[in-house]
Amino acid sequence: MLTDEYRYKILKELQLDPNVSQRELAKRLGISLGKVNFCLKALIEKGLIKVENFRSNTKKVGYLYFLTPKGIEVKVSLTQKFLKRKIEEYDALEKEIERLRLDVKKN
Amino acid sequence: MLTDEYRYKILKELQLDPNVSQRELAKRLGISLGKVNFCLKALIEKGLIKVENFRSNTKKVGYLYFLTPKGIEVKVSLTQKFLKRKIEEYDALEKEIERLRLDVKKN
DNA sequence: TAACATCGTTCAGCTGATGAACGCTGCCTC
DNA sequence: GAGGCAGCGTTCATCAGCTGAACGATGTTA
Repeated sequence: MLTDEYRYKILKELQLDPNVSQRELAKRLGISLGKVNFCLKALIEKGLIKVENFRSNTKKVGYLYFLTPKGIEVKVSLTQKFLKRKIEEYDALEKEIERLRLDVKKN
Repeated sequence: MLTDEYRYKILKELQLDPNVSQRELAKRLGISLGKVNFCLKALIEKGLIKVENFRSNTKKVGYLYFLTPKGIEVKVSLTQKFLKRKIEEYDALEKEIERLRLDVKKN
């Protein structure tokens, strides 16, 4: 359930904005609240994320999900992995579009 | 169930090789036999694919799934759509990796 | 004829995603 | 205070859709 894809996306989003609710995160990633909750727990258990209860000026209560050093490290490697994968897909598509243009010519 | 992604992939595969069993197609696309069957039926019903019973030299029976003109047309538009999407993903990843390198520098 | 291979088709079973509902906490307004 | 409200994480009954074993049909082989 916690795939590399969402491991990456969640780490990326939290790095950008540690102060984000699970609901908001779900909306941004286009997945359900339940899934976000599950994935966050898994990331926490693996030590990639740390949660802190946080209240500014003794006002509103809030949660902070920030990446641990290990989390940052994993995110770097995931990003490189993703970049490589996307470049491969892109190259494949270049060839595909070339082939397609031939087909279009034929028709 | 029949998403653009598999509409595209199936049309692509059949254009390359119309003489392919549903089992083989499932293996190539990494999906189940049942899903291939469902998707093929949908593509046939929409007039993108035509099936022909085919026997060479009165020997082995076989099926041919070939694209109709409409199928070819749809496949062209799907490929362009996909290329555009992948290029966007690629651009986004370029920016992402740039940002990542900054982060790495910081650590 | 019988055994076998391979085809498309079916559907009971399973996996995993969903989001309404819940308890909790802090902030108002009276 | 008390009561209402807003927003948080958490839970889990429900559901969508994917899976592949099993089946009938057909052609091939021994």
